[in-house]
Amino acid sequence: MASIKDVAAEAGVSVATVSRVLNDHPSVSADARTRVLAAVEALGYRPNAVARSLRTDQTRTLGLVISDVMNPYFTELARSVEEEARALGYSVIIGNADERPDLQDHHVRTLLDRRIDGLLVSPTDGGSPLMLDAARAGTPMVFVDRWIPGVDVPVVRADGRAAVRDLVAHLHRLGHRRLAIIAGPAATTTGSERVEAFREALGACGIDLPDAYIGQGDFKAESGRRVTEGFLDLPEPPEVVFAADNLMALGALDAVRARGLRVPDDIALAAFDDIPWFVHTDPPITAIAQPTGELGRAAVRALVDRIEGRAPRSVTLPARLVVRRSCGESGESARTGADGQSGENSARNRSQS
Amino acid sequence: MASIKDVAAEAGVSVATVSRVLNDHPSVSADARTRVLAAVEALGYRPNAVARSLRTDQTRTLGLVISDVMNPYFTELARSVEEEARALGYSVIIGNADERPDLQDHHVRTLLDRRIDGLLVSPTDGGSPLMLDAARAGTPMVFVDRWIPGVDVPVVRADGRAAVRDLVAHLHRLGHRRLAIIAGPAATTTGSERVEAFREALGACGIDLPDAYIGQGDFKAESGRRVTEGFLDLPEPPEVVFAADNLMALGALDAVRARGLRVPDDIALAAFDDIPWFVHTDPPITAIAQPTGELGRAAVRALVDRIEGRAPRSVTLPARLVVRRSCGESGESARTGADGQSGENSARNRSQS
DNA sequence: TACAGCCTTGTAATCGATTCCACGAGGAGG
DNA sequence: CCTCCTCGTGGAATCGATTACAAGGCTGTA
Repeated sequence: MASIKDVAAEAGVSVATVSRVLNDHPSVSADARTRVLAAVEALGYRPNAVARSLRTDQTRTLGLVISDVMNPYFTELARSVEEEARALGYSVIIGNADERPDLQDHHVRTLLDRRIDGLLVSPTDGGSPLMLDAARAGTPMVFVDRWIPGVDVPVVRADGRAAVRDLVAHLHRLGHRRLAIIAGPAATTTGSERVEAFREALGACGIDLPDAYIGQGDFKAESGRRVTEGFLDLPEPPEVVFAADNLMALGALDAVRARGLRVPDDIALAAFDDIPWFVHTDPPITAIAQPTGELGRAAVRALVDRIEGRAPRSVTLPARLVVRRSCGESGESARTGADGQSGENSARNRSQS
Repeated sequence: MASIKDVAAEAGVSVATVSRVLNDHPSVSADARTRVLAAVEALGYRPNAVARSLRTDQTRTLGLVISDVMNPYFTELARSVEEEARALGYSVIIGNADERPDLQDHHVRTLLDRRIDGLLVSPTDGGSPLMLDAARAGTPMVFVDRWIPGVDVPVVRADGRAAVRDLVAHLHRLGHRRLAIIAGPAATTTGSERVEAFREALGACGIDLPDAYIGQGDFKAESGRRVTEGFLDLPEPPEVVFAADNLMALGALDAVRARGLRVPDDIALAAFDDIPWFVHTDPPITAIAQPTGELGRAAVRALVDRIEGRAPRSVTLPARLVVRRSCGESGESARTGADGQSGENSARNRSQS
């Protein structure tokens, strides 16, 4: 593959001049510029990004370490991150931690070794020494969706408290009084926060959240199934199961079906994180929708601000309730739109890009 | 960040010796090795992958350019590619072409500039000059899922012909005679092949495929909706709609619902590419399942073979029919397993990793 | 004792870019 | 006509690694 030397030779100038043309530095004569451009064209020359990075100490690459690519929420996040990064002239390397701290560390280490300019993380756990050291050492970093308390890193996330209150009010109005939650790992902020928001909202309605109604999941489908089976085995099973993420909701639906029970007649179901498929399940699932695309874009902007020397801002955007039929009929379903679809998350809008 | 020079100074040896220790070259004394390792530890030194790549001319990175990350089929493919690559000591950079040739070119160019060791592509179109040149110039490359005819590049894909024959036989047995297909872009191999396989299978049952029953989609949900609406407006609408991918099937389902019609009573629906959600839709959707994970792994193995100087092999694996309820009841649903779930693609198995 | 050969080590070239610095040519001003 | 600037250009250092080559020390054998 042709190098800058070949171009210089072909154009009859020095490599310095070629470099200046390529980085459109002002002091190059029109004549030299033309000859260089012609040589570049003739040789099909493309600058070696590796060499350039070594010299300039910047790779124009962002690292994104997410908890689980197979989760549609994170897939969409990854997509919007890549789009915004591309618009700002950066590439993105995605690392899939699969909710495993060791894998998360592997990816962080690899990305750091590659000298990425900045790191976007949705931490799987309370924070490995590796990641904390990197943050302290000054690696530009932004947390997205989940974060680690006590670390001085901007956070871009959705606040679900109001939406959870709306959800609980909705369930209360439908007559439900025994409400259970499938929680995420306590080590993650989203894992514990959602339980707290739920407990608080229940309190406001004068309802208590007994320990038996808090199941411990891990944000994956299988745990949703297991926890739900536990709930159904209780002497007094809950009337509603609220899953702290979409995959666990899927597992819960499986478990309910496997018993031959029906949603919402025998038990109601709701989920955190809305996805296009929830419109098409049987029944369509009531969920709390995050402004996923906007979160991804905001996170990239914050990170690039930090990289390019501007002051990054933490961002919190509101999530909102999308009522469908999985908690029972109520005549109020018109609240959030004609068919219960949200703008940003509908399959319809998604595919028009 | 500490460099190899700092380590050399700290250990009281030359950089050459440090490098030899790090790459466990045989001729290093035990004493020197210990001192170097201690210095590495003390400084928290990590080799700069950028510098190493420049010198060795290999990045230990693979590029993966796929047509649409939001499509669960490709998400799973990406996941398995990353896993196998990691096992073989490579990283993966994913580029999302979003079914747009210009974006595909952008990613290919960026990846080439970064001097990735090899490229895995699921082409969006017939092949841009850029990609063809790269292949001819000797860039290690492997096509996965889709390919470009006439280019000397190994292909890893699933053969759906047999499964399509099974599907058509199944539909025929259920009494359906007017069968339509939502095709993918003709520029993609999967776009045209699936139509051909469908037409051939229909022929074997003595059924004809009129042009009016071939709708032109683009592998995205919106096109599935549009095409299906066209089918429903026909004087004699089809009894079955077969979508050439999962997203278009979703759009078709939307369109049918919007008319107040029901699946499978009013119209039957089947799809190419099975995904975990198809179990949970209303009704569960009959689909042709590809061995996605195995395809991703085989593709990486072929590419790495090529990179490391071994002869890469093309691989074709069979797809298979998974019967559910979207084409009508038939008592034969036990054919493919107790609940119509496939092993590899079920949400249940997915989450156990 | 002398020499061959092995083991260990360091010096320096190299990969492909960017960029500081010096230099020569040419124009403006005194 | 001389000086001073500006402009365009090239030489060479540099980024952080790897690795060819040379050289020194040691052992073993004649």
